Amino acid sequence: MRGMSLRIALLGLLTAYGSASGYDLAKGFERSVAHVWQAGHSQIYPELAKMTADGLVTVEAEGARGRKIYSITSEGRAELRAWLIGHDPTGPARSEVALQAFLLPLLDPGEALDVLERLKAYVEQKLAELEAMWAAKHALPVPEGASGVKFGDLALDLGIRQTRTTLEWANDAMAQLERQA
Amino acid sequence: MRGMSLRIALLGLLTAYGSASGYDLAKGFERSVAHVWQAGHSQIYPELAKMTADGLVTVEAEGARGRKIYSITSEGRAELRAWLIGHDPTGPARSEVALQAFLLPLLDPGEALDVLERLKAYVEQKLAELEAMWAAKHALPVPEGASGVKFGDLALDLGIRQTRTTLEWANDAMAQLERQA
DNA sequence: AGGTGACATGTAAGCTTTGACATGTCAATC
DNA sequence: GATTGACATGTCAAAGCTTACATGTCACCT
Repeated sequence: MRGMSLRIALLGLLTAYGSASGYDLAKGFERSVAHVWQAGHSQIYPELAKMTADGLVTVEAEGARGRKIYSITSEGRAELRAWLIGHDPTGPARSEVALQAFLLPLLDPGEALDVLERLKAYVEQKLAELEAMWAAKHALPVPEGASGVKFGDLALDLGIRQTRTTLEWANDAMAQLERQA
Repeated sequence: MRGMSLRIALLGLLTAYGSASGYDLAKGFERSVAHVWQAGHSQIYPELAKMTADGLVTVEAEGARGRKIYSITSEGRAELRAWLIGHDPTGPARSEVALQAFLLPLLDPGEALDVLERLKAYVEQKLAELEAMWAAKHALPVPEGASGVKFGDLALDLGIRQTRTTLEWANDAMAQLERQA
């Protein structure tokens, strides 16, 4: 039960979409799950083939331009449910930003400030993107019959909060360095 | 210039330690960089060999039990500096916790609450660990001549803040779900 | 003298991930 | 009629990473 995450993400998106092609899923990955999990089409297409072989998804129909439309099977739904309910969270977070932060005291304060400045700019941009995503999602009225919490909202909220936290950290770190210099 | 991060982390630790064996670095990884970057000894030993070949580190001496003591070269220092100053941050954050959060609305509120409960317990434990690390580091008085900011402090602070943010998010998410149920 | 456990280094198989290559369809514009 | 660009699917090689295997030293305890 290791390295299931790509499968799970795909099953989740498929559930949300009802049915979709590999291409759709790849685009969906970029749009909605990107801040949570990344995968290119070169990973997605083979994985969908394996998942088909394992009976988690099926090719429901084939459209124009060789388009294959997948949908989730009941087995797939069971797998997804089991993972969500039974998976122990492991906190890896291999983060380049955090690594940079870790090593920052190796530079002299002036240089460290420059690095933090760039990092801050990056984080600000990312925050703007996430907030735009949130705004776009909530601009439309809630469709009838939908539950209160939209799919992916919790994760987007988490992403926004963490990005804000990083920004605050960068500001405080800069202030601390300036006091020293 | 991709996938340098392991190298950089090793060069950083070596700078901090002055000199160290692969074994020391592996232990140091567990203790101090783990929340920022992970690597087992089976990755560290071969990488040190490659770095030696590339002239970034040298085997300064060989001690008991086949122990090899590495130190950083001026080339290594240059590489580390260049990365820190010139590296554009890329925000991957492939996070299983965030993925779980993303998919949570697929469960019904009761089940989702259970998942959040476990997640919260995990995050609380992690927070306690990080805070214990901070306390341990700052219990000792600052050694003479040292700069104000200790090595790794900024990253630890960032980690603590982000873990706290995740905890707050979990609490709010749970409250929101309870209101619905 | 023997056992345990921390110290210490490595290799190998297998999986995931990335980036580049490769191919072809269809719609719209020039 | 030709070109461009989004649509659409795939493969492959190389790099990264994890897990397990494999070996040996040294200190301490019994």
